[in-house]
Amino acid sequence: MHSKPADELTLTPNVRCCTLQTSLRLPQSEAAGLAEMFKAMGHPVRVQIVDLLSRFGGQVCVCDIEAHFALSQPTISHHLRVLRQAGLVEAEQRGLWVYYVTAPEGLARLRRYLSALAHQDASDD
Amino acid sequence: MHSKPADELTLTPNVRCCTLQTSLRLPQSEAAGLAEMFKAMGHPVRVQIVDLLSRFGGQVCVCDIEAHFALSQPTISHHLRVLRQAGLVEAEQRGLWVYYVTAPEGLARLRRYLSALAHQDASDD
DNA sequence: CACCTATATAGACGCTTGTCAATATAAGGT
DNA sequence: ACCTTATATTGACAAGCGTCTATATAGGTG
Repeated sequence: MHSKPADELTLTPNVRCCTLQTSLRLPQSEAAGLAEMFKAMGHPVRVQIVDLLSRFGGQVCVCDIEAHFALSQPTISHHLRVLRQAGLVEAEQRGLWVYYVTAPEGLARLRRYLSALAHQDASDD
Repeated sequence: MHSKPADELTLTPNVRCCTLQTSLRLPQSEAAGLAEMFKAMGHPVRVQIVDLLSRFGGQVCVCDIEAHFALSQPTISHHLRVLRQAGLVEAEQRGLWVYYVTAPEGLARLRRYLSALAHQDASDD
């Protein structure tokens, strides 16, 4: 955000930058919401958890998840909370156990956003 | 990862948990790679930057980006580096300026992964 | 060459995150 | 009622992140 309206100033370089005349398209709140979801996916253990849940939705209790990682039970619980608060997974208690499932709408929101990005410049898969 | 093979132990509860017999599907390196990309998108400013680039690919120099945020130039530079290192954007120098573009393959990788997740449990958009 | 401009890097500093051990909570069994 | 088991919460601590100011680098101009 340097020189822009320098028309009478002959000191300006012959080519000008900062010519893009536009504003941000995403409302700040939406950028923040998307960022929170992306951030929740921003840890290898949480990626694996979501992957596991999406394969065995509804059949996975916390101790099943614990069994896959060399991490303490509170740490797993913490990662599950991050995912829950981001709206990416949901919990359901059955008896003594808590079963986790992916939250379809949360993941779909990420997916839709990335697709919208893709259909905007010239890159498709 | 508590009681599991307790068959002779009559102390076990009548219903058992941890019955899921499977292992992680994603290689650790892939989970790490995906997590790095997700993490890079895990900040509102970086979401907005990627959004901007995907709309005006190739025409956006750093000072154009700076103009949209109330952040110092080094901070923008830092966010751009995070995105670059995650493989989500690329930089091209033209004269004195550096123009940024989204990295189609990076974004496509995220998109494909989320789609793969979706086609695995019963949730489509 | 000397100077200017655009971007990147380095260093500092407060805030957040990931992890664990210890403890609390809540559901079930006896 | 009491004990046991599964999960969540708390508190602590090291490591990482986001931001700034100050400085370096690299390309362009006169």
